[in-house]
Amino acid sequence: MRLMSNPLELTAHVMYHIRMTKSKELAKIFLEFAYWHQINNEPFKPRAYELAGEAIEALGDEVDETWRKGGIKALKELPGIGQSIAEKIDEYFSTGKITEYDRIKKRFPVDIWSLAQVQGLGAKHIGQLYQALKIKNLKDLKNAISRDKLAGLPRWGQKSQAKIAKQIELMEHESGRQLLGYVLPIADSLVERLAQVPGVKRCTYAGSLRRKQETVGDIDLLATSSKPETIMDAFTAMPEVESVHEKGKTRSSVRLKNGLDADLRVAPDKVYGAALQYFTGDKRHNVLLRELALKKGFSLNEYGLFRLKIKDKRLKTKSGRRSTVGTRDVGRELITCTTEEAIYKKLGLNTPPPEIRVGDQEIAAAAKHQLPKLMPYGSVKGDLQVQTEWTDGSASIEDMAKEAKKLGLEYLAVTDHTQALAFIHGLDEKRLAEQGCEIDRLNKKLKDFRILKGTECDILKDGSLDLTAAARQKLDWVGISIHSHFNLSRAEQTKRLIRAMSQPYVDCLFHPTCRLIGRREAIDFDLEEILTAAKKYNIILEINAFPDRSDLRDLHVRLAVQAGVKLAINTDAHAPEHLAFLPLGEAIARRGWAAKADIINTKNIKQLMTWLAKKNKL
DNA sequence: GCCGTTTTCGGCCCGACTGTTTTCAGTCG
Repeated sequence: MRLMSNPLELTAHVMYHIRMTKSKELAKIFLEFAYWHQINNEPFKPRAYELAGEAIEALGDEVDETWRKGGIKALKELPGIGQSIAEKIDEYFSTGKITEYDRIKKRFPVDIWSLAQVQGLGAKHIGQLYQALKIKNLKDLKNAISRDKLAGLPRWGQKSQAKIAKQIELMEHESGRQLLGYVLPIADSLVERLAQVPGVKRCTYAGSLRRKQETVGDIDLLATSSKPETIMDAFTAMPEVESVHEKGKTRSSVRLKNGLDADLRVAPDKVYGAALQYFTGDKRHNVLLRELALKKGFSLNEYGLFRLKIKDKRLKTKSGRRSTVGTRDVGRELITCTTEEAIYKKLGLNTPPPEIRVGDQEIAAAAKHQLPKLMPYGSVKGDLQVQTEWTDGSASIEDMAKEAKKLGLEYLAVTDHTQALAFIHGLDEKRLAEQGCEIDRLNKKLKDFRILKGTECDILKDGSLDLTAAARQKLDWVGISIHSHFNLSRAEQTKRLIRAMSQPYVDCLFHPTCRLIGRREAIDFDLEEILTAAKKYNIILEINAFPDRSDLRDLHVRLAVQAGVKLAINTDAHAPEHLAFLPLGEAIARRGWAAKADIINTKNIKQLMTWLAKKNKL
């Protein structure tokens, strides 16, 4: 293992593994069904199974619960799930298998899932490779490549074989998603330089970066230019580029030296809005939007919104595929393409902020003009979790405060660890009191800035706390968090947390799920019960902005907001430069549909202290 | 196989790039 000083780098190259739950397994099965039907040239079924698979993956444990409560009938209420798929889910949960899946596996004993992970290898090729060469899995595939077997197949040549070989190699070394906080600065730097290329009018990042997902799979860049070839040449020649996957006039794709792919799309400046909407995605959002457009007599693509004058019946080829030949500009009238807002408006929608474009409920909300008023970036006024050199931070209280002030913050809570974390010299009550004196001294010295006396008090195994109530009472801000016994059962962990939250003089539960992206699973607890307890005991839940924590995550935030639980956005900074992570936390809050009023540290210091005083009197 | 602000039947998102062809199939986003 490489040793690195920057914790960002430590996790940036690690795959983000998601726990394989029952519903994940089910989603995988349906995606295999989709491939199977595609291999058999079945129209429409692949799409249906794909949608069902995606829906199940998005719903997670909810599928299991829905089935438990209402069986097949309830399952059919879920999006993308009808009679046939509901029956298969029912069979899977009842018996642990799906007869039709087993039957297919007998006829076509191919590990479709793992082969489909190879970029460039789709359903048709997987079917062809089994028919011609009996390739069942990655091992067979590598074997066939090493014996030069692929190159001779119909429509395969040396280049296609080499491409697949390279993809397998890349896949085995490393790939996967990287942390938003790590990728954003790289994307910013690419954008900055591309914007300088002659002919370029506008340049920005789109895709999952613009949607501010916690991890991103690639960097999607969009530029408008009068000289597409020039910017493509500049892009593919950038020093970060390791190899070029493809290069065209409107789209080029490269692999960067850090292992990430970057795509650049170039469009004429006048269609910037349409292109930005299109390339921001996500895929589900765009598909739903285009379907909606079609229903209203429009067609939507990256060049704009068009009114269909005549029914756009497309030519069918032998295989049933739609041909794009001769359809452009035929029977279509351009309506608008200059701004995203104009496109949404023509479709009867308000414009959803990129962060919530996930193809969930935002389109329905936009249609009803009920989009949430998301917390604006920059509205957090103080950071309520920061470690210093008193424990495992690297800087003095003063340096942290100065940096916070420089970033425009009004206050900062010093929250060093408590004694249970002996290996980093967690503070006992005596040292905590000494630290309080130091903070008093600094507060006298600093103008227009307030340092709060706080703690990150350890939650012990039984849910008791690592500081006495008397010690907690003396502090301005008490955060509690778990740093041990991550593997307790759901029931035990829930009980432990609720006991901790029910103690007097507790303000905030820090990094509630304790997950570390790519390194540690979230602890198991009943979120509903925790939200109920937070409401009951008036406990704030933290959105930890540290890139590999991102904890709570967007879905949790959304549930907390719905439950009326207050949130705080903190960086968990261990060094001055970590304070800059704050916008990453704001992004999570926005993805969770949080408004300014949901976030406690959007209050100024006076409002915050008043609020806390009132809370702790209750 | 799913779905309904045209529909319980007849629709189902769209275009670029590559490699292999010589007009297109496959894949991807």
